Formats: sequence, C-alpha cells, structure tokens
Amino acid sequence: MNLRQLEAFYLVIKRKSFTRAAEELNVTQPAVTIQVKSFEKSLNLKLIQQVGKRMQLTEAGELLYQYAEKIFELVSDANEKMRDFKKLMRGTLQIGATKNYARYIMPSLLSEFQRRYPRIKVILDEGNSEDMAKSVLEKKNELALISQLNLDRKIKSLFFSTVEFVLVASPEHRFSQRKSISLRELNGESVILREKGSGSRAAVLRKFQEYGIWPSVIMEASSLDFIVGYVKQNKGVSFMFEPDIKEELEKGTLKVISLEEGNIIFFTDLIYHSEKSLSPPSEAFLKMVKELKKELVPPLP
Amino acid sequence: MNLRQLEAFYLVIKRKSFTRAAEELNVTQPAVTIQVKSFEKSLNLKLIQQVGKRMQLTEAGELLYQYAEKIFELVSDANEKMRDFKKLMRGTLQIGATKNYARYIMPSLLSEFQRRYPRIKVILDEGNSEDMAKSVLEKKNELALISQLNLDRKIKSLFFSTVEFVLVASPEHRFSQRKSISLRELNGESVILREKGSGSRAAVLRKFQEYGIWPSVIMEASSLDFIVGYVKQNKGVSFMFEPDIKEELEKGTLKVISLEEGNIIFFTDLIYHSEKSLSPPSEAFLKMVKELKKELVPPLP
DNA sequence: GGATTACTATAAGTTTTTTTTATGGTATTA
DNA sequence: TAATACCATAAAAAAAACTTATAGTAATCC
Repeated sequence: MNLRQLEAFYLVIKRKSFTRAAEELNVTQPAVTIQVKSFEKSLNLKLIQQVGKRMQLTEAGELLYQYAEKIFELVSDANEKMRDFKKLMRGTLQIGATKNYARYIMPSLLSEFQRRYPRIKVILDEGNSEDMAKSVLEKKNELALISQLNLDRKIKSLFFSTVEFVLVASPEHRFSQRKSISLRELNGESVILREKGSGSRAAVLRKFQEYGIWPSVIMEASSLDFIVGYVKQNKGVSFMFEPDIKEELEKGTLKVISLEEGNIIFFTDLIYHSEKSLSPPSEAFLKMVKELKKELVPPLP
Repeated sequence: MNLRQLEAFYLVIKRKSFTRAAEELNVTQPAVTIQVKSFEKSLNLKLIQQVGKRMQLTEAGELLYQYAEKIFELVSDANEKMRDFKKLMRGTLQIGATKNYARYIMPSLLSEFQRRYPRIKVILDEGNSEDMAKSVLEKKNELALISQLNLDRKIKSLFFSTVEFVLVASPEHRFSQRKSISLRELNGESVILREKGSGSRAAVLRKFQEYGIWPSVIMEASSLDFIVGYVKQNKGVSFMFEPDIKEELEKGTLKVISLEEGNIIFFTDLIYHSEKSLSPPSEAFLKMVKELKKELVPPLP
C-alpha cells in the first residue's frame, strides 16, 4: 500500500473534493486524481464512486478511510512530537560530571538551563574524569564536565574554567610550621593521590613531572573522605579543592600549605563526542555554556 | 513527513539492520541508507546513532519508532481488510428485487450465494421494477432483479428467466363459465392493474397495445392483497402470477381464465449500472447467476 | 594480528514515480 | 444557455527513488 496514495485518497474524502485535497497537498488537481486512481488500481478495488456530482465511498473505501483517519492522526501527532524535540519542548539532557563539578559547578549551570528550557529533563551522571570521558565515547552521556585529561581524538572539548588545588597537611606535619614550601621539598614525601582516572590526580602528577620531583605515593583512593581522614592522621599530604575541606580548615584539623611555585591549577572542560551531532538539549547546553563563559569570564586581550 | 522514509526507518530498527530492512522493502541497501538519512535531514533530528557496530535510537528516534509501529500495524491491518474485500471474505451485497422476485426467486439465489460466500452480508431491497431501476441508477443498489421495462441507457441488463402471468377472475365472472377467451374480449372489460412502475403492469399494457385492445382500467393498486380481494368481489379481472394465488385457486375463490393468445409472458432481468464497476460481491453474484442460468436453462439452439 | 566477514556510507548514473501543463468533459447554477 | 466549478486524461517535465560500484569500518576468525 502506497501511503502517498492513501493520503491523497484520505484528503479527497476529508475535504470532499479533489481540488481542495490538491491544495492541501500542495500539488495540482490532476496529481490527486491520478494518485487516487492508481491507488484503486493497485488495490484492485473501487473506493470512491461518483453519484452525479456527489462522491460516495464504497464499502471498502469507507473502511479504508477509517484506517486512514487513524493513520494520519498518528502521523501528525508524531510530527508534532518531533517538532517539540527540535523546539526543546521535549527531551532529555544527559550529562556527566565529576563529583566536584557536580557539587560546585553543575547546580548553577543546570538551574539556568532548566530556567531556559523547563520542559527538558536533566539526567546528571557522576564519575571521575576518565569514566566520564569514556561515557562520552560510548555515547552514554553526550556531554561531560571534567578535568583536563589526555583525551581520545574523538572527543572535543570546550574550556570552561580553571580550578585550583592546594597542598594540604595535618597541623602536626612539619610543613605546617612553615610559611610556605617549595615543590621540590615534596621529593620523597608521603603523598596521597586520587585514583587513576581522576582529572585532579592527572594534574598533580603533571605538576610533579614538570618539576622533576618524585614523591612517594603511599596511597591512592577515590574517596575524598578517606583521603581527608588519612591526611588528618598525618599519614601523608595531599592536594585538594579548598571548598571541599572548608570545615576541617575552620576547625584547624587540616592546614593549607602555601607553595612557592603556586597552587596546582588545571582546567575544567566541557567535553562531547566529535563525530556525533549533539541532541538539541546538548546543543542548547553547550551554547548556553559558551554564552555564560563570555559573560562571566571576559576573554583576556 | 515522508512515509516511505518513515517505513525505511521503521524497518531498519525493527530488523536491526539496514541490509535486512532493504530485503524486506525489496530494494538495495543503499536505498535504505539514503532514505533514512534524508528522513533525518528533513526532520532536522538525528534518529539513529551508531555506537560501534550497534545501532541505537536517540530519544526522538525512540518515540518516532513507537509511532511507526502503530502506524504500520494499522497499514498492514488495512491491507488485510482490503484483501478480504477482494477475496469476498468481507463486504455486502446490496441487491434489489420486486416483491414477486423477492419471494419466488431470490431465496434460492441468495441461499446459494451465501453458501458460496458465507462472509458476505446480503441486503435485499424491495420495490417495484421502476423503483429498483432507479435505485440502480442512483447507485443505492448495485444489482436488481426486475421485470423487463424500458430502461435508461445507463443500465445494463442480463436476461434471467421468463415469468407467466395468467388472467384471473372471480368464479362469478362471466369468463369463468368459458373454456377460454380471446384477448379481444377484454376490450371494455373492467381490469385492475398494478401501479405505475410495476414491470408486470408494463408487460400487461404492452400486450394490450400489441393486440390493439383498450380495457377499462378501473383500479390501479400496488398491493397484491388488495387486488386479490377486489377480483374476488368480482369488481374486475386482473393478471397475476399463479403461485401468488395458489390458496385462492384451491379454495375456488378465484379462477384462472385461459387465453387463446396464450398467457402474458415477460422477462426477468438482472440489472446493473453500466458505468460503475461492480463491487466484488455484486460481481460474484452476477457471475453466479450466469452460471446457474447456464445449468438450469440450457440455451436453445 | 592480519585476513575475512558482514555490515553501512557515498557517489554517479539510471529508472521510476510523481507532478505539471494543457485541455476536454460534465454536472450544477445563474 | 451560458457560466461555473468541478474532475478526467494525455503528454511532457520534474522530482524522487533506486541501482551499481565501491569505499569504509567494526567484529570475528584462524
């Protein structure tokens, strides 16, 4: 069954006129006549009979028209839904972020996003930078906010902001007596790192490499709480995001150690798959982030 | 929304393969690829994304697929119904007949028809020959079994059988004393005729004309019962179909008068509209009648 | 781990389908 | 009885769909 022919037939009956059906289909009247005729021929059934000037459905035509009504109602419904997707009146933003970004950056971004597009459902996935990068590659998430990593060539990234990590030690640690230390002094020092795949870990290690220092990594952990506890017990030092240990710093159970070479600064990137065209919500999110960045962080000259 | 493209998309997902969809559509694989691609382009939405070798629907694709499922189920349903009409597994035979034929001929014809096509509903319409001819012209009935009449050029007819009408009178009538009478003796005689539009009336009048006689028509009526009653009261004579007055003849309340010129014989025709292609049930009925006629009434040499 | 298999994508050219233009025919209406 | 408002038909043109040929890419198999 040729559905173009069915549509011609349907509109002829609905509008009770070949001419009006043609207008609605944006074709000329003979096109409609031909379509309906060849439809009848292909079905081997008469559908419409002329009684004088009036047209009348045969039994088969009557039944077919009822089907056509249902069919084209579904089609128009589907069309509308597709337009909704385009107009961001429907859909889901599936985005990933590291724990830190999910906590400190995403809330404001997503609330602005939901203000702009209240009909879009947001699913926020959490994991370390490497996992998130992988989820983008696997198209589980379309976007992810992660720390700078060596990324697969298939992933594109958009610089979003910088993050500073500070050196943290127990008040009992000898560094805590000092005003500031040099990175070099970390050589051989017991250091606690985040797990493999962490963007901050990568940034820290990069810094070490840059300065040619080799601290002794006594522990790797993915749990920030664990690392905090371990540093408190003076088992080693670590690098952290200050807001994460606000309470400990206030209570004095942890100390920030100034570094002569400056804190560890690394980049926050919004990443996405380079070969995949983004869904409208992701597209919109990306666009929004570019806008906000321009507003908040005016580019340096 | 181009439904050919929708179908390609639908089958690709249903069969999880462009190649298999192509097979099902009886086209080559590139045709399907192109259709799906241009569908996405026309919607301005990605529907399918490739994840490695596996294909995966986008959100919009998912929703659209659900619509497509419903749509193509309806289409295939409709197709089946249309086939049913063709195969005489569905449909209606709308046929007309005069009262006499409805009583004496149609029962056997229709029971044979229903034996052959038990799924076809039959609607039998009744009226005099002229009304039935008109109903065929107006396409209210597709077929009708009527007595020979002067028919519109747009009506075709198939000779079916002959019917004999006899002259009937009251036993008190002077004709009842005679062995037989000549038609000429009806000149000036009180005669009761059927109403205008009746095929038997036309046949009777034709006979009168042929013999150049002018009986006095004292009454025209469409009700056979009335005419029977009237003749019984010896108010006039009439022409009737013998089986219709079987009881009266047995009881002796009516008498058949032999005519020297022979009884009035006229034709039963199955008529149908010449410009309208018949519906499958009517087609089948017509074909059946031709067959039966051949069996029952071998053509004379 | 390179070859094989089993797909999908792309490009160019062809075929088929659909549409238009032009015109004829036919009821209904003024 | 002409005018009007339709629908039907034929031929030509335009558009859409399809095919052939071939390239590209994962997954799979020795």
